[in-house]
Amino acid sequence: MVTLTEENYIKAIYHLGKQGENNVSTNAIAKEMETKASSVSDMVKKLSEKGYADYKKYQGVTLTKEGKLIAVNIVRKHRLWEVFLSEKLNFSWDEIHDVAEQLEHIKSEKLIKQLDAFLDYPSHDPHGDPIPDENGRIQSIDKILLSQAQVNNICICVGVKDSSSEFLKYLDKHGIALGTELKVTNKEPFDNSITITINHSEFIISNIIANNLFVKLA
Amino acid sequence: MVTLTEENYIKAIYHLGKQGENNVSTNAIAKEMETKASSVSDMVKKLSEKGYADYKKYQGVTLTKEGKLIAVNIVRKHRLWEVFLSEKLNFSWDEIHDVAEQLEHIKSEKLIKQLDAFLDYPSHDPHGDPIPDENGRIQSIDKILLSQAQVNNICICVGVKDSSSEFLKYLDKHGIALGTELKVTNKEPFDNSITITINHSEFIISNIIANNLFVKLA
DNA sequence: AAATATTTTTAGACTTGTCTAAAAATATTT
DNA sequence: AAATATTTTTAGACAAGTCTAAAAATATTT
Ligand SMILES: [Mn+2]
Ligand SMILES: [Mn+2]
Ligand SMILES: [Mn+2]
Ligand SMILES: [Mn+2]
Repeated sequence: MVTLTEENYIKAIYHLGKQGENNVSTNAIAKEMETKASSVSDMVKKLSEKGYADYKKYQGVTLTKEGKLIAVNIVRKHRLWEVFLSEKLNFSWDEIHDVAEQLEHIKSEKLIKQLDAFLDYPSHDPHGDPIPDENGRIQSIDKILLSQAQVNNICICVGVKDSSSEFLKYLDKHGIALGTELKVTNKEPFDNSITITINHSEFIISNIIANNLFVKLA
Repeated sequence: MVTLTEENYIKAIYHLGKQGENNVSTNAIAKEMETKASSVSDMVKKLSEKGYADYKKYQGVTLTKEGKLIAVNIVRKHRLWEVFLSEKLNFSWDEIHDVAEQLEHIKSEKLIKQLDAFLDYPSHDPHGDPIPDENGRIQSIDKILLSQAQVNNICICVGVKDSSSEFLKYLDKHGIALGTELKVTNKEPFDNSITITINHSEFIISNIIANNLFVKLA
């Protein structure tokens, strides 16, 4: 049995280690989970004893196959719930994450199976992130950061890297949503800001923004 | 802040005390929650200190106004989720309770408000129990136990008293659901069993069954 | 290579909620 | 009204998860 707390640690390790590829440090987990390094040390030892993680003292931690499966399952639940909140309950994309953080821990195979069907088997969540299937397989589309697009490229917005409420509200304010088409009309070498055109209106976004917006070339 | 455990105790006190009217004993709570009386003593003291319950040693416990509000809110959430599971996710009425036990603890005002709207403001859950409104008001319909109906009464099934999976499956097996019309064709004084007719087919149900099925006279 | 700084672990304490065993209060029989 | 049975509370222990302070290991500077 995996406790709610363990699930959250496993999820953090998964995300910080880029889908569980890389080693994750104690401090990184502590920062992500807003807890103390000492607490992380204890928990990481426990996850290791339970077979969810590989851990050697002072050497950081990775997830085992079993741990990754748990992580992917939580991610699947989290993103399905985000779709539900967005599409069925009219939540805006900056409101869904916090509620999904709670809903992702509900335990019921059937619930998720039926929810998936009810939502018509969505492939991506409202932030453009892929939803793992029942077997944990993740279908990733090829996307680039807007900061990597070239002048005159026409792009379609397909996801966000930062999905904080602040960033999402910024995008809303400027009329940028998933599916929005935009053209790169200038790149300023000095500060790496980018001029984009949406619906014939042109404006400048900073490199920080461009670095957090995923697009695909049209 | 009310913990998940506290919520469950408050809910138990609410139900055992008939919507918080009566005093509830330590042992009754322990039995309901499948825990030990000593644990209940501790918790009840804590609920009392926090202002959710009135409690005097050895005298049992009742909910305060604040406690009742918390209880009613959990019941509201529980029943709305049951409607969701039943109507949108095709759960049968014997499967919904356990999942709703988890979902009732999700904290988000907006979630419940939107869920309520999405379900088109249902007044009763799939077991026939009333759903409290946003202000905690409960609209109860006048229903009687089938055991109290008279011979030749034509009744419509409007709820269950026992909503255990076993009982609900029994009802399914005999074609009894909410809204089912049935006629009482005989009452046997010896064992208080009742003969009923549904769709021109007649069969006998024990007093135990009749005592757990709510009906209204057609 | 030493000295210093940073990261990580350990030791011990605290909180929440649980349990067992024993004591105290209340209820029921005789 | 005593004796007995039942219910309830208390005392002390335990598990999970957290924290602070100090020690140990690793990394970075000089
Ligand atoms: Mn999210
Ligand atoms: Mn998301
Ligand atoms: Mn229920
Ligand atoms: Mn119900």
